[in-house]
Amino acid sequence: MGDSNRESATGGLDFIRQWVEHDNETGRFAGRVQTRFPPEPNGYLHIGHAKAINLDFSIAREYGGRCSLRFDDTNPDREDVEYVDAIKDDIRWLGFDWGEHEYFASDYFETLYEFAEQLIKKGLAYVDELSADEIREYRGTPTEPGRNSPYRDRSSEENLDLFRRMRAGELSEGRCVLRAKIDMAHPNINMRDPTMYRIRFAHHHRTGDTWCIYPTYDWAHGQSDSIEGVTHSLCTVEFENHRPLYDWFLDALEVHHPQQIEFAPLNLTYTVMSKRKLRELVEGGYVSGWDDPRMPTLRGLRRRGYTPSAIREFLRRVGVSKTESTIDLSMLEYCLREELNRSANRVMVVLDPLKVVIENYPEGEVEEMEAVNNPEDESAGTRRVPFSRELYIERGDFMEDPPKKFFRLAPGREVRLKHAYYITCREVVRDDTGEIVELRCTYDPESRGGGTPDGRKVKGTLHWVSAAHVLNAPVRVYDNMFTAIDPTDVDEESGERWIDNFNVNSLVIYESAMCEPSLASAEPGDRFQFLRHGYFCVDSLDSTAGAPAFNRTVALKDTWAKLQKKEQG
RNA sequence: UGGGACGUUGGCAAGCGGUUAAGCCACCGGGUUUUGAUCCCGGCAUUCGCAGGUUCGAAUCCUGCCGUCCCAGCCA
Repeated sequence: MGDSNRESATGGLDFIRQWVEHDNETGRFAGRVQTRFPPEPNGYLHIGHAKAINLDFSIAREYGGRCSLRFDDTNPDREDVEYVDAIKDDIRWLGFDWGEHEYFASDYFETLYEFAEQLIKKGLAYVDELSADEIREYRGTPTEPGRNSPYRDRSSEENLDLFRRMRAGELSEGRCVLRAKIDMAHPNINMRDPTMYRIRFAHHHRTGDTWCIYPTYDWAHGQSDSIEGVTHSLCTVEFENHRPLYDWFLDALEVHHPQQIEFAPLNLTYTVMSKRKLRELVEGGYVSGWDDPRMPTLRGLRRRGYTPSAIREFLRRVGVSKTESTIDLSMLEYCLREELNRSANRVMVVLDPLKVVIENYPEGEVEEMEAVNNPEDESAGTRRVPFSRELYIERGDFMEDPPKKFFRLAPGREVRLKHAYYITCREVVRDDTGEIVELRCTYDPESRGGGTPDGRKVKGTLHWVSAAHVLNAPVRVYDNMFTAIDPTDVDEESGERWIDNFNVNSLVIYESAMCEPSLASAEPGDRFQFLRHGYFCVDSLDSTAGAPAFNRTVALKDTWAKLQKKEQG
């Protein structure tokens, strides 16, 4: 992959790399750089996670360090191996490798427990028997200080005994928790005696039933980084408020102290990024699953046809800062087109067909026209595309009464059929209802290959497919998942729901698109440019041998559509 | 009314006391083109949330306002 990510495409070194370099220069961690990506295995990764993954792994690589993968599996109620497998698969797909450095916070449960006893012995943690509701009441508010729990000043001996009984399973769920003893009047609410352990008689996907007390994330996270020897703990800005707490734990324990650095999470226009909302889309049946091609999940993007390299390039261009931001989806789409333009073979597919009969072309004759596979890549070679008397063109490529700027087919007008001949529309055939069902055209035999001896110009070039040689295939055309640039920007007080911004037209299916026959050999995962339409991939789930199903990855830029839209409104 | 963070063009984002205030996307022209694609060329902040101050000189330093985001899980 090289070091293409080293410099943010936006300029010099981003603030995190500047920080790392400064630490290296001052010898803070003896020049060592170690990072980690710490997901909770309770859902699927999305492109926002990709930003963190890219940062963690790239920085480690750039500075000769390493990056590990650690699952923060501290909540058995919602975690599952299904997710750890999916997360690993997605990270590998994105192009990163953690080698043998695969860890779990649950691997540290025993160490964490010992750490907790140390704090109890130091008088820095206590067992609280207040109920969850009472703890909330005692916590105060942002503007009012909290109050000390009546159990706050127990002796270390009593706390130790109680804590050991918690672990032994002698106390019921909710009976009590272990809390850090910090400051109930602290202006930072995270410092008001945060919970370290809760009792939960739950089966953990890795530790099974060996534990009935589980550490909270706030207690486990920083120590896990410390145990692993992480030097730079990168996370999103929402954890900035927690850093003082993590620092407090590390100092109290007198253990290796990583530097936490926070950056702004990634947001994209026309989509949502929270796990909760994505789950709602899946469970509410709005999409077919976590891998629905409309989802911003890595699995969704993968199935949609996005490439890992395009995503990485996107992340590089977006940069890193602490500013709250929402990136234009067009930036992501640009990166994708940029890559696919270079790599995808061109092919002709008619989505919405209109029959064309070439009256002066011999019946029964078939010519094999030579077609360039990729004008951006000569090594992609050429292929043969059958041409005959009856063809299909795109219905939208004909207008009976065209406006001035329309330069496709119209009565009496001549256009070029890509790789084939010039044709002129002579007659429009309609059915009883008045719908246009066929165009009678003539062709110029001299124009074979797409040019004429007299050097005559045509304004339009259309894609087409020979009727007798068509391969029918389902084509799914995807659009933005939401109609609103920020779907979550709703007035809930007046009953508005973010999910009502779901784009009901985000999936349009052409059950039986007319494909050129070469597509019969397309394999799952193959990507093509459907000439004048966009980039498509062969769906990995719904395709069978010889019968591909296609997903539109991204449309080509369409100046004509933009023009039309402008004139309409 | 508490604490933490952030405010540079439509969206990102460089800039770190002396620059005509980079670059990318978007947008708007123009050229090339057998994809209205690609490609190429040009345009796009006399101004850095606002107001003062320091300085020969401020987007960069200081002060005060204003705006936005995060925090009151036994979630992460």
